[in-house]
Amino acid sequence: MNLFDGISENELNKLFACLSPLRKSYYSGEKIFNTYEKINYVAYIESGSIQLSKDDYEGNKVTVVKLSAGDTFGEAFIFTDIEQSGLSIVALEDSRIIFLDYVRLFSSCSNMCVFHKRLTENIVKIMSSRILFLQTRIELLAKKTLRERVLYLLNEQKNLQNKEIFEIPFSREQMAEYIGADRSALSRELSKMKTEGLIDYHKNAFKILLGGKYE
Amino acid sequence: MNLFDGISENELNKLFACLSPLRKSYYSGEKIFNTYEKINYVAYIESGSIQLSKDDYEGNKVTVVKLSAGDTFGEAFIFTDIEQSGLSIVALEDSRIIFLDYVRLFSSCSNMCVFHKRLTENIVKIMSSRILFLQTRIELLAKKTLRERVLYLLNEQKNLQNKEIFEIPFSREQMAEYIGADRSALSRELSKMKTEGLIDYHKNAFKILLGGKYE
DNA sequence: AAAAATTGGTTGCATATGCAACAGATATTT
DNA sequence: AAATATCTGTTGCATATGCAACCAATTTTT
Repeated sequence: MNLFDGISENELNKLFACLSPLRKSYYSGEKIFNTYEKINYVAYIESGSIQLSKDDYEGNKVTVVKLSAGDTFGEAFIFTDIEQSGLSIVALEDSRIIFLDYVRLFSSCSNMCVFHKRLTENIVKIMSSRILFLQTRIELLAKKTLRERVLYLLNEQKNLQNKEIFEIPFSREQMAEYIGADRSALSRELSKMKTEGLIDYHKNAFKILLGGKYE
Repeated sequence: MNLFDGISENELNKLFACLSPLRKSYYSGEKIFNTYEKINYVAYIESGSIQLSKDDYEGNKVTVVKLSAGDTFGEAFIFTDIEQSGLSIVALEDSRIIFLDYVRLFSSCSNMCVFHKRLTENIVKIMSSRILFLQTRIELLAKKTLRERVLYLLNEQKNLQNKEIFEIPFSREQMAEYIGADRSALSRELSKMKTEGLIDYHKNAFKILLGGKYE
């Protein structure tokens, strides 16, 4: 889902005339927001890529997510009264970002442009899918055993791709990270599950052999 | 955050005239939505309480959340093309619910009522805070050790309440559930942390003795 | 206040899993 | 193709933690 879906180039220009967004370029490595800033914008990455990280209560810097062209961030702070995002946001390559002030976003514009409405709908859509994604992720992480988390991920991907044999879009390292586990522990568990005849896989192609409750 | 915050009784009536919401009553135990239904509404619980549950890939029914008067649900599905919510929603007591069709919610109403805007802003606000909440929860659950998760929760509560000694609003059982752990394991870990002089607590009143990195 | 139910802490036990170190396989660079 | 770097699997080890069973403390019901 892209922030500007369903809005043509031409329409976009009108929209921008009314929203007068900030459009800024950043060099690779340049800081976009620091931890103590308030984020007042729905930000759209036109080009490049960025990284959001956060300081842990222990003081560890933890990567929250990496985003690239076409992605949107900042929408989580719309209308909240959070003065400090707690996020440190840095450009990973030369990047160009459009900042849409959200007060303006949600005021009816003087020109009454139609695509204003479309834009806010898109934002809501992006927020919805983020919520659903996060909820799914929590469900996975709440599972107490590694095996359950693996099966959850595999079933998720199977349903998503609607194929018996499906490709996991992660490296093992990323897969481990996603399910909150150690890489070697994941490898071990996968092997074990294969031996037990629960699943089969070769590289990133997986197949689930037994369904619910392991039967 | 309440869906109707900042909208007076009188204004609400006008708003309802324009949104013509469905207002339904349910008996305790009555089903509100089943797993296969599409949720087209932002639903507001006027009175009573309800429970959302979900079927696991293993076929287990898992409680997602319990909601009560003043809470809102369904906003996660706005403008998504999800045909089946996957949620089974049941009234836990006699309840009254207002359903706001979200197509109507996001169309400019013929009466041009001002509070329409306020309402959509509130929805966005609710979605924002849900996203932030879920993200925090994920951060916690992604921690690999029970101790880290406990400390995360405690620090969260400490910051929230901004007191050195703070009350955890959970029973031990709920606390364990929240951090995705076994209750007895949690008890054990808490004792251990107390012995080690990391934290102190009595019933639900906690105090963190040592800061980041355990020092 | 006696009885019953709920809640929290303790502990033994088996297992799961993080961690580290290494090896083989695969991909990338020279 | 040789050399190097990256990715994945394997394994030993120590520890963390789920689970079950039990007891003590607290709260609720009778």
